[in-house]
Amino acid sequence: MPAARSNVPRKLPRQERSRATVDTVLDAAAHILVNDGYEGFNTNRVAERAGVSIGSLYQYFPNKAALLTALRQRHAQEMSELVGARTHGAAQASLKQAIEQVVAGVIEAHRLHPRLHQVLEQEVPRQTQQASPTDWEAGLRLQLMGLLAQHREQLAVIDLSTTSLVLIRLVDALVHAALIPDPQGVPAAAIEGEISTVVWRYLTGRR
Amino acid sequence: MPAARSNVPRKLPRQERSRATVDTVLDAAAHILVNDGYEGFNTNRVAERAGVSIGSLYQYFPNKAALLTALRQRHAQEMSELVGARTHGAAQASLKQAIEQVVAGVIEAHRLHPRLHQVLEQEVPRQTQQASPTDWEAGLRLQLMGLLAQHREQLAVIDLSTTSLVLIRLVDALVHAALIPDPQGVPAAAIEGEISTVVWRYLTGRR
Amino acid sequence: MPAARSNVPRKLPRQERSRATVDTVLDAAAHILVNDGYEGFNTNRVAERAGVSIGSLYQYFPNKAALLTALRQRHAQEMSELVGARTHGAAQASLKQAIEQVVAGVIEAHRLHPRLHQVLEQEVPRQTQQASPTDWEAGLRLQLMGLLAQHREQLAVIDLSTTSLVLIRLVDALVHAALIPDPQGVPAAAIEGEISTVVWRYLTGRR
Amino acid sequence: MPAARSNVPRKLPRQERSRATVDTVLDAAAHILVNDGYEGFNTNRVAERAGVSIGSLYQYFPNKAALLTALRQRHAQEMSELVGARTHGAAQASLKQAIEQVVAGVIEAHRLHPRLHQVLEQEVPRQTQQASPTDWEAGLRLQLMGLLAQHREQLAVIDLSTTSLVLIRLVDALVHAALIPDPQGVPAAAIEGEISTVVWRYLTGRR
DNA sequence: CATGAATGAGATTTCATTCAT
DNA sequence: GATGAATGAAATCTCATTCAT
Repeated sequence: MPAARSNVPRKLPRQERSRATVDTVLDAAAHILVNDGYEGFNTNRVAERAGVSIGSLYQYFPNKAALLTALRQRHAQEMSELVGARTHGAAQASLKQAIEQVVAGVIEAHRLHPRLHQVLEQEVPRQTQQASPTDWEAGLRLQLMGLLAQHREQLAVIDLSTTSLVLIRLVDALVHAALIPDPQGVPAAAIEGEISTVVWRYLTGRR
Repeated sequence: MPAARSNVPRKLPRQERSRATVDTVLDAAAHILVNDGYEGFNTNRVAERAGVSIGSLYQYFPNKAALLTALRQRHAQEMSELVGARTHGAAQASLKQAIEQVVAGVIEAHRLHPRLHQVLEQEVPRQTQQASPTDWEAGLRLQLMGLLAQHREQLAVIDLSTTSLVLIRLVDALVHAALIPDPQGVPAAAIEGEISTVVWRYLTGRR
Repeated sequence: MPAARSNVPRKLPRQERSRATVDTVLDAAAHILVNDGYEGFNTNRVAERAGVSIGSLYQYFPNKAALLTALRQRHAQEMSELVGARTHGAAQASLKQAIEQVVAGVIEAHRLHPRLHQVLEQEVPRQTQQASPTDWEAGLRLQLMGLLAQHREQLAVIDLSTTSLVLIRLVDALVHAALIPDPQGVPAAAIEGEISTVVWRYLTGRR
Repeated sequence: MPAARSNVPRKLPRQERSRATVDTVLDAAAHILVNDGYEGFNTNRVAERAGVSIGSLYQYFPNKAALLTALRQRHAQEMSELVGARTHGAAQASLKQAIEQVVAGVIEAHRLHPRLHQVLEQEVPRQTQQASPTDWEAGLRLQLMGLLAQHREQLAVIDLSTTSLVLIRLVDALVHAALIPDPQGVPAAAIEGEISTVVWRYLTGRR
C-alpha cells in the first residue's frame, strides 16, 4: 500500500506542540550532521537526540530523505534570506561595489553554519541527480542576471545567462575552498579576498 | 576428489597474478559505481562482478574504504597523466597558449570517465575531512606554480600560492559545471569556452 | 478559550450518535479492505477515512480485532437476511425448487459485496481457531435441516446433521470458486449452474 | 538498487552445508506456523529456531514471502507425490473404485501435515490474487480430467473441464471441513465417508 | 466525550567482514 | 591462497495503542 516514496512532509503540524517537535527534530538532525557527518546520521539517533520517539519523527517525515530535504530547505532559506538582506542596496551601487556586496553576502551566508553547509553539500547524497530548484542558488542566479543587465555597458562578457552560471559556480567554489583548510597553508582570508578580484576582472576585463 | 588438473602454469609470477586480480576488482568497482552509483555499491557485488570470491577481495583490500581509495588513486593517476601529457609543451608557449592548453587538458581529463569522476567526487564519502594528498589535483598545482612563475611579469596577481589554489578550484568547478546539465539550458560548450577567458582575465587583468 | 458555540443540538440522543459513528467507522473499514486488502488495513487509516479521530475509534472498538469482528458480524447479518428473504417461500416448494431457491439465494448473497466477502474470508486472520458462531452460515444450517426434514422421504442420505454440514461447505466452496477467475478458463456461470445439480444428485441419488 | 521484488530463491546452494541450511530453515518455518500460526511467524523467529543467523536466512530467501512460497512448494510437492502414489492404480479400476481411491488419497495427503496445510491455506496471505500454478491441485486436476474421460459413458455431466474444477473444489472443501471440529458435533469420519458419495452421485446421477 | 500527538516494541532487510574448509 | 557460507550489528520504518489536553 505504500504510495510512491515522496519527500513531502507527512503531516502539517496543527497544534502548537507538534510544530515544536518538527523544529526540535530538525535541530537534532543538524546537530548530528555537524558533529558526526553523514556517516553518523541515522533516524534513531536523530530522534534520540531530539528527545522524541522514533515514531514521532516518522509522523512528520515519512522517511530519512524527507528529513534531509526539509533540513536542506530550512538551511537554504536561511542563507537566501541573509544574502538577500545584504545585497538589498546592491542595485543602487556601482558595479564594483555591487560585486563586493554580493561576494561579501555569499561569504557571510556560508559563515552561518559552515560545517552544516559543507556536510549537506558534500556528504549527504542527493536523492535526485540534478540539483533541486529549491536550492539556495536558484534565486541568487536570477538576482544576478538583473544586476548584470544594469551594468551592461561595462561588461566584457557576451551572454548573461552563461555569465551568471559561471559566476555562481565560481564564487561558490572559491567560498568553499576558503572553508577547507588548505594543505599548502594558504589562509582562508587570502582566498576570500581574491574572489571579488576574479569576478571583477572576468566581468570587465580590467584590473 | 583429486584436484582438477589444469594446463595453466601452477605458479604464475606472484605479483603478476595479484596485479591482475587487483585490476579486475577495481574495474568491477568502477563499473558498479558508474552504473548504480554509490548506493548500489557493496563489497559482495563488487566481488561477484569481478568473478572473484569475497574472500579474495579482502585479501587485496582490507576493507571497503581501501578499495575506494585505491580506485580513486588509479583514477587520479589516469587523469594526471593525461593532463601532464597535454601540457607538456606549455612551458615553451606564451601565457595565453599555456592557459588554453592546460584548460583543454583538464577538460579532456574529465572526459575520460565523467560519470566515474562525478560519483567519486560527489557521492562517495571521503574517509578523512581534508582532501587527500593523492588527489589528482596535487601534482597539477605544483606544475601550475612553475608555469605562473615563468610568466611572472605579465601577471596582475600577488601571491602565486594563493593564485594557484584559486585557479585549481575555479577551473575544476567550471569543468564540473559543464558536466551537469544546466536547468536553465546553458550548454556545456558555452561554459567550457568561458573558462580560459576567466583565467586569462584573472591572471592579467586584461581582456 | 471559550468553547465554540454550535447550533447542533448539544445532546443528540446518545445511542443515535454512537450508532452513526460506529457505522461510519465500519464503512471506512470495509472500504479499505475492499480497495487495499488486509495489507493496507490499519486502525489509523480507518479512523482517517472515517473522518474520526483515532481516539474516538478506540472509544467504540477496544482494539483492532474487535473492529474486524464487528465488520464480519454486520456483513454476515446482511448476507443472512438476504438469504432468509430469498428462501422464505422455499418451505412450500418442491425439493427441487427449494434447492434452486436456496442456491440462488446464496449466490446472490455473495454478490452483495463479493470483494469484501473474499477479503474477510481469505485474508483477514481469524482471531479464534474455530469458526465463530456469529458466522453467517450458522443460521442457514438450521434452516436447512428443517427444509431437509420436510422432504425426508425423497432423500438418499442418512444423517441430516452431517448432510446439512456437507451441503453448506459444498455450496459455499462452489460459490467461492465462481468468484475467482479460473486459470483454465471455466466461466463463473458454468460453475454456478452446476451447484444445484450437485446438491440435487447428492440428496436424491437421481438425475 | 533493489531489483524488482521476487520470490525466486536467492542463491542455489552449492555446497553440502548450505543445502542443509535451506532445509533447516524451511523446517523451522513450518514448525512455527504449526505452533503459533501466521501471527507468530517472523523471520527472526524462524532463523532463531533454525539455529541460523538472520543473515543466513536472507542468503537463501530474499524476503519473507519467498520463504513462505518455498515452504508452500515443498508442502505441495509432498502432497502431490502422495496423491500420485495412491492413485497410481486408479486408471485400471472401475469408476467407483477410482473415485474412492482418489478421495482416499486426497484425505491421506491432508493428514500428512494437517495443521501446516490449514495455516498455509487459510492464514498465510497469498502474494498474488489467484492461486499459483505450483499449487498442489494443478496437477491433480489434469489427472482427474484424464480419469473422467476414461469413464465418459457412465457420466451424467456435460463439460469435463467444468466438472473437474467442481470436483476439486468440492472434495477439497469437504476434506477441510473434516479437519475442523464441527460446533454441532458431526464427527470427521462422517464427513469423510460422505465425500465419495457426493462425487459418485454428482458424476453418475445414480445412488 | 473527542482529539491527535506521542509512543516504542518489533518487524524486515542489508552488508561489511570473518573464518572453517 | 581461494572459497563462499555464515554472521549479526545496525538501520529503516510501521502501527496498535495510550493519554494529556
